[in-house]
Amino acid sequence: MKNGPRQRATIIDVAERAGVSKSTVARVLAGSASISDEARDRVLKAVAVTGYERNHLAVGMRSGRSGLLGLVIPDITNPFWAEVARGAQDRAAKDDISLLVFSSDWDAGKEATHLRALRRARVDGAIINPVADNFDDLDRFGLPFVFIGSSAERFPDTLSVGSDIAQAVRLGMDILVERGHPAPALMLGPRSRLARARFLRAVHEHCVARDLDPDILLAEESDYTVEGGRKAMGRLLAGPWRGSRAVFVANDLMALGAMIAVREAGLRCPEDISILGFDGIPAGAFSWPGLTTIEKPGRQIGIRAVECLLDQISGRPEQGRIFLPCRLVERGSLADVSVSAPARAAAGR
Amino acid sequence: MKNGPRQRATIIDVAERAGVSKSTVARVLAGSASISDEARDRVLKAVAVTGYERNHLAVGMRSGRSGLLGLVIPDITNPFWAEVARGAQDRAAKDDISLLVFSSDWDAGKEATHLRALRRARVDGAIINPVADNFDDLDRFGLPFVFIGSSAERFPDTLSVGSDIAQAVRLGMDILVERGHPAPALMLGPRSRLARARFLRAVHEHCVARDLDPDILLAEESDYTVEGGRKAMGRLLAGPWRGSRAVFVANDLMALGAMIAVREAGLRCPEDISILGFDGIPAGAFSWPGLTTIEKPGRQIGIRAVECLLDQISGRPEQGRIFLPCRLVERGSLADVSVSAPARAAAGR
DNA sequence: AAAGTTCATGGTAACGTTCCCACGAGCTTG
DNA sequence: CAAGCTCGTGGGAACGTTACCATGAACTTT
Repeated sequence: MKNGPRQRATIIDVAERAGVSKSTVARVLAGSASISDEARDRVLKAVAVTGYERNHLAVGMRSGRSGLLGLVIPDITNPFWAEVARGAQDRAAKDDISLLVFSSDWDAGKEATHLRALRRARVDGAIINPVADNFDDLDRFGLPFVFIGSSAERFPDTLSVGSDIAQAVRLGMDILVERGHPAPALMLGPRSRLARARFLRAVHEHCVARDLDPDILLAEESDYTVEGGRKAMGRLLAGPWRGSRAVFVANDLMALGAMIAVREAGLRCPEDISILGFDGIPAGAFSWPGLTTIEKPGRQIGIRAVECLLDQISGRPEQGRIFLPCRLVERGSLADVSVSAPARAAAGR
Repeated sequence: MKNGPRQRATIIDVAERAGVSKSTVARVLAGSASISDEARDRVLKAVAVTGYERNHLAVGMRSGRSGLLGLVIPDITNPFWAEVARGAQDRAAKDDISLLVFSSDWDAGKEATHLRALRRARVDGAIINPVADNFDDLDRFGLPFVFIGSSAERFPDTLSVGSDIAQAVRLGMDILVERGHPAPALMLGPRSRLARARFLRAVHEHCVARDLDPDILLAEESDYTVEGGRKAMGRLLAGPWRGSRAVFVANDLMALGAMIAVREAGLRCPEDISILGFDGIPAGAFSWPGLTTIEKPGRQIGIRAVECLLDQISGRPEQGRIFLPCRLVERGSLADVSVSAPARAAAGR
């Protein structure tokens, strides 16, 4: 396999070919003024024939800017994080910046390793979903960074970009009320997770605003997995449950599991039980019925994180913590049992 | 936000602090022999207090090796490609190599842009799912590379890693036969795709091996989307269809669509219609019934691609084209209507 | 004891780029 | 016409690292 000239052309090769000095080539390449038309032509031609491309390693060394950004997420294979990565990629590409992507697997050791790799690569900044609780090297980190995701909550003084869980919960509770489920059951995540506390707090706020006692809401908790959701739903179904039966589930995987449990119990979703998820994973579109859910703005988070980082790097004023709004995506798992439902259905079509 | 010392420590800072020359520091860091214990201690201590970390830009410049690899895939958001990326990441990390990841969106322009970025970053090699038909810069590319995915087929002379479609089809046809569906219908992709031809060829080979006329198999074609699969299944259902009704679908998204069509027709999967998918997307695990499918070895492809690239870079002997085996994942969409089914069911549990 | 060998170390060039300074040619200005 | 300006250009240093060569001390060999 021939791969063209073994050695890449340097600015000196270009200069020799064009019969000028490397300073002149550098000036042409930088687009600066004070270049004779003849010299510019010769240089451009020489660039074309040699196939010269700027060596970013050298540029980075000279300028102190590598043109690289680091992204450390739990798992690129997780669709939410993949969306974040995609947003970050696209935004970075606009500024001719490339992304170094790592998966930490929620493992503090791997995280540390990847962070070290980023520092060695002299990335200009890093976007991180922090896993280590302490992250004690935070000050000594020596790199501009932005935190993303709910675990960023633990570090209130750092720049961060995440989804607006409070707004998401409001959105969910409002649609539940509108569809005739004023007091849905809750399926929460494990107590250890910060996102759970946020979710719960937002539900409480909604309740007091609507003059409702939050403690009357049924609540189950599980571990954010399909299997966990299935079991939690089983428990809910086994207990007493009055009124319109709806569940607001704190993540889509559990919601999918809940749907399975409903089916296993010989019931139907949404006719017997309504389910509202939270996340927006693609699989929710293919379940039966399709999962109605609140979608986190993954891509937007990636985009804003890069912008925030770029601002920080170039010394522009930074906003502290950014919470991006979530979006309701209606599919088929939420029944409308409100009194106005028939009227609305008629008017709607 | 304080970020520690504004300027990162260099090898010279370490040398001064340790009271030795930078050559000595370099030797200690490289782990070479011929260092007095005292000097080594002093250097190591100085490294610790200064927080020195090797500048990979400088190393890359000096050594001609950046320690970076490029990965250009159609879309990191696509679960298959995310798996590939993950495999590549993990394998690269073992050799202390970082991955630059780009999404080309099946767009030749973006691909070219990303490839340019890779060359400028002086990555040591690139893993590419080629989109451009011509890729005429292939020789002039000036970078070790490995192609991945089925589109690599268009370039028979280059190193590539992909899934073994022939083996996958054999696997699928065999399980279909075993379950009592000797002549399944086929749902293929669009004619333009190379993967389609491969799929079809493998089916034909299976047929001649089993003394079956391939032309008696019903066949529909569609566009690899859920909606396309739904429509294609509708057409299949509308036409004449004798015997045990099973469909071997060339990708999971279409299979999921087919499942929807079955339900819409008032039929049940797998009792009335069996569906076998191909891809292994996560959403298949959450459909109802779960999608039985052939899973492509995404992660393995990523791993092998990196290994292949590393071999090429360090001049080790390379194997030309690598096809990795696929795996059957049994869920609930494939009914067993063979005569031995009751017996097997009894024996099995 | 002279010569050779090993060991620990320091000095320096080079990688490719950009930025600053200097220099000469052709101007304009008084 | 001398002094000052602008313009186009070239030279060189610096960024941080590693590989090579040189040097002197301590030790071994004949």
